[in-house]
Amino acid sequence: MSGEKGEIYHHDHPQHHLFRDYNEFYDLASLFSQRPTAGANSFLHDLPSIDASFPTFAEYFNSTSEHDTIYRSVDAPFASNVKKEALHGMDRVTSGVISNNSSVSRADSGTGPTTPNSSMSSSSTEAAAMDDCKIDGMVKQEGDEEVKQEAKTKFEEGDKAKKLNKPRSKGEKRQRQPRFAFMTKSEVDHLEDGYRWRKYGQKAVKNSPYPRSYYRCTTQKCPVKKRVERSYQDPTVVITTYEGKHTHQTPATLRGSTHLLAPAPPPNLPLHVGFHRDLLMSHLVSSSMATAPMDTNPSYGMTMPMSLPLPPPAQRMVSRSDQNQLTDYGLLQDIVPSLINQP
DNA sequence: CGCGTTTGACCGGCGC
DNA sequence: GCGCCGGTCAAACGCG
Repeated sequence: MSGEKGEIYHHDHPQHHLFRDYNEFYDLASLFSQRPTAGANSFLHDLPSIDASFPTFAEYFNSTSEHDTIYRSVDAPFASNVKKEALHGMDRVTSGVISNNSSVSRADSGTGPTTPNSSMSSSSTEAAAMDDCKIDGMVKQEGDEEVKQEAKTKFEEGDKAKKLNKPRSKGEKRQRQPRFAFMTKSEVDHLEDGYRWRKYGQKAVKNSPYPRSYYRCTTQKCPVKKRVERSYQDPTVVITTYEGKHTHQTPATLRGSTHLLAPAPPPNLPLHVGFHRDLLMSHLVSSSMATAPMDTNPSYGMTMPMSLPLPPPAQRMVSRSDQNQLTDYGLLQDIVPSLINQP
């Protein structure tokens, strides 16, 4: 992998235990206001340094106001509060690390992918960045040096700079959209998320029998891309990585599929809104799935985000009222139609 | 015919 | 400089 250094996090809980614990860890209440409990059911249970110094999500969000700070927060909570060495040797990814680039300085716009599928588990975001999820079960974080340099530069469309015949100026590194990856226990590789994607590449993954597919949003001028690969360690797990932010509403929404998908928020919603929506999405769906037998839906399973998305500079705590605000935007319906529309 | 997929070639970054 | 590797391009192809 070029230009990307990684922090490696493993977890050797049995898989189902892992997912269940993840859901509990991301209890909706604790998601925004409480510290993750290190109780018997927390997947962080046996991780050291989970104590009062472990920031709440609110603290985590509020701690970021500029690139450098964000960068520090990139390592938090998992990378700084959890002793990394204790995470090595685990054979399953339970926590991602976020990295970010200069995109945090751009004007936020777009909506996160949503799911019209009532039972799918796919969550998404464009708000955070995480680099490669190595197929050998490691989560890699973009190198600090690269990231910091990127943070110093003005946001530009990263891929444009890489265009053929459009070489970047000297010293200019490729800009990356914020990324967010999550793992989904699923039989299908390409999870339906409400957007239309065009596959533009497929590459064999080193040390893995499963290829990695590259998709681009088919909407014109929408820069969002996503990568889909299957974990070779657990072929039932699909690792999906979103990059960028949608500049449009979901086609499903535009088609008026209100029975499946509530109206999507305006595409110019702040980044953190989409972020929370996505995080909620992954959480709520996971929670809902946690209460339902896996085999009730063979295609889609549980989802766990592999990274905590980064808030924008003006990130603030999402309180209950904020959640209501999200609801006002139809976000909750948008992200969890399976919950909203369930009989 | 339009749209999406496949697939080999190519590019650029990085490590040695 | 060279090779490896991730990522992207684009022509060919398939499908409805």
